[in-house]
Amino acid sequence: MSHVDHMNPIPLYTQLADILRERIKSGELPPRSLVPSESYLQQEHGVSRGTVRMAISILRDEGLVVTISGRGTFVKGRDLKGK
Amino acid sequence: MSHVDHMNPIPLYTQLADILRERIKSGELPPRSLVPSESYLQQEHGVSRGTVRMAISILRDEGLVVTISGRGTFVKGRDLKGK
DNA sequence: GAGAATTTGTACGTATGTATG
DNA sequence: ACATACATACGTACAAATTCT
Repeated sequence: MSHVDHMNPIPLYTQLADILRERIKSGELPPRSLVPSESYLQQEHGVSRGTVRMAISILRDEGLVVTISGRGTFVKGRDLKGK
Repeated sequence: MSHVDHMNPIPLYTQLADILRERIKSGELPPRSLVPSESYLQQEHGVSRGTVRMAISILRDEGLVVTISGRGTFVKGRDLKGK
């Protein structure tokens, strides 16, 4: 699953969170790396910004990423010691 | 329509794009001329910068203007040969 | 060349409204 | 009523490019 599927009954933000989580777990998005911007993900998946933000907030709640206002969202890793 | 109208149900960025397009078509903003800065338009119309940028991006998509980072947005004309 | 000011570029934070299931 | 999803529109902050002093 590399892109969200509008025909899939699973909520788009859930699908997108799953996709991003997989990219992190697989190492495609390594610790300390910058997660694609909301604007980029919005265009890449053809969803609204609100949907992208909901997906990212799920990962944030899971402690997988950290978001810095005006900078972006970064992948957290054990070598980041929770930071 | 010289200023955007917050009571008008038409989106502010659409209204502003319409106004600027008219200024270009009428010759008030001739080819090669500098379109007022985002900051100026923002104050002139009482809208946010993001709204101004959305309006200008419409004109850019229509090929009416060209934006140069750090310089400004310029009106395109036939004598500019698409540049 | 240095430094300030201007202007556009990027990115996130928040609020509200609309529509649908 | 609630969840999902999109659109509009405000704001903040900083970076990058250019221009001016």
